[in-house]
Amino acid sequence: MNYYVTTSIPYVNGEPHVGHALEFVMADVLARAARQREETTLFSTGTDEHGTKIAQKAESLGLTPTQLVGKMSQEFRELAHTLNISNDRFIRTTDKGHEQRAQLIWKALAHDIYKAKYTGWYDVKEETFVPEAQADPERMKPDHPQAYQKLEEENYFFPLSKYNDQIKEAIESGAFQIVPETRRNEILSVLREGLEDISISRPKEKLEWGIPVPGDKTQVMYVWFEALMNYITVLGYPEHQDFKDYWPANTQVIGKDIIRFHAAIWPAILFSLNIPLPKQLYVHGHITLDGKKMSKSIGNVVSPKEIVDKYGVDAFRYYFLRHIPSYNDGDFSWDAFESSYNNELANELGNAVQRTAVMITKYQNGIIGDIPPAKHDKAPIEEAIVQCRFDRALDEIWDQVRGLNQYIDEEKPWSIAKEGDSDHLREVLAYQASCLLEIADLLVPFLPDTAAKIKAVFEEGIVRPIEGTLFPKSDREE
RNA sequence: CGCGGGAUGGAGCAGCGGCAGCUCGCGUGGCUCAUAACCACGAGGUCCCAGGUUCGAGUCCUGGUCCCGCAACCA
Repeated sequence: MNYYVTTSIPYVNGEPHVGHALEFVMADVLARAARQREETTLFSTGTDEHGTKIAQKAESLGLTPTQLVGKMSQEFRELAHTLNISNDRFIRTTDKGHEQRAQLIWKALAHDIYKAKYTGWYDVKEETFVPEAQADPERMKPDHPQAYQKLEEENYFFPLSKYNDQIKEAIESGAFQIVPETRRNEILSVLREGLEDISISRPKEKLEWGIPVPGDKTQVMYVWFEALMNYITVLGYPEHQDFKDYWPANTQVIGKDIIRFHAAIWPAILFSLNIPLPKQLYVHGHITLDGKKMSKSIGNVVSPKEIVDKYGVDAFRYYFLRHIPSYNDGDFSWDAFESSYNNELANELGNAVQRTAVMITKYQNGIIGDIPPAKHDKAPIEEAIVQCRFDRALDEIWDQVRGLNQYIDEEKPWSIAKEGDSDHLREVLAYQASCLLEIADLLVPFLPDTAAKIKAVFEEGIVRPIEGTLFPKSDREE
């Protein structure tokens, strides 16, 4: 069985933030879980690097676009590394391979692409067309100081409307699964109203920083149209074996802001190419900081690296996977983060490992003996992962952690030790070790380092204490 | 205007027809193996409002009120 999972590719006009990190981590859980199930797994991410905004930003910084995207792309690569993301590929839309294959795809779509005039309000300062609905009516008046210009451009168009019903049917039948349900309803309602054809190119004179339209030197491809193709260009569409092995993707992970692109435009492209739709589209929510929308002007941005540097990568993964609701928006605050770190990671899990290891060392010279096999029901956790309910999965795992602490309290191994019932003591302690090994196994996709550390302590049948402790709490203040 | 989602103890959430539940926080007690950790118990809710269906409604229906999201480029 092959398993292919993707993240959306971040647009490199800004620094990586916790939202990008969330998506990376979620997709990573899916990839690691698939590998744990022993499926042949491919996990791809990357960066989206063309378009007006990039060109403008580069200019404002006195860089060439190539210099800018090289630098920014590297930052996202580093973010993935910082978060212990197990991606197999990292595609850049400025990769030669992507550019060439995007042109191949354009040609394969030629049977659907048509040329038409696009008329709209053009904002000279921003160098962009303003959609009718968002346009400021005041600025439509010719005597306004920043008046829009009524401009007409000839562009290529892609007939989304033609595929409207096919897409709707794929979603309704479940062939193309969208989770959570609320996002599925959202897109179905858009489809019920009907999609409009989209412009998929820009005149080169206005925008040089893009992939040239094959056979037309005057036009470059609209960024989004070309960026979506990364999911198959990275596999070497159309001829490479990877494409044959891994497409359709099992799960594509995206944020709620770009659902239309992935649940409307992307499926339409795939239908036009006559290749299957991904099986599942998982749409996560957005993160607020201290209840407020992330914003540079408010100055409340928190960099993922800052959190990881302070608390470690698994603490980061833990908070974002469990405390940002998988099917909803969520909030990050240092208070909530620290509270979950101290209570759940340090006190409940870390301490359970510690007390068990210490008891075995103290009472039995570190010898565990035969460890009975684990016996908890994993099915709810596996099901939660398939449904991308990472928060639920961790809730379930933490039920086991709590269960273990309760067990220890009921059995009171320290009393058994005093009574000198060594058989019973060995049994109880071995069971504790067994529970921890089982928990470690369940944690593999979520907290890979922690899982490995716990396994290292108990799996040899002899306690091998870790240096220091899991999730240390001391010296934490500021 | 339209479409979608939501309103449940101090905070964050689950429950979607059958005795109101979880985590955090708060209070009390227990334990001492452990990272001043762990365990138990308790206080705290007219489940947004008003009607209706039903033997029975946070849970279904109708009508309100208030929030939030989406409507071509912010994960």
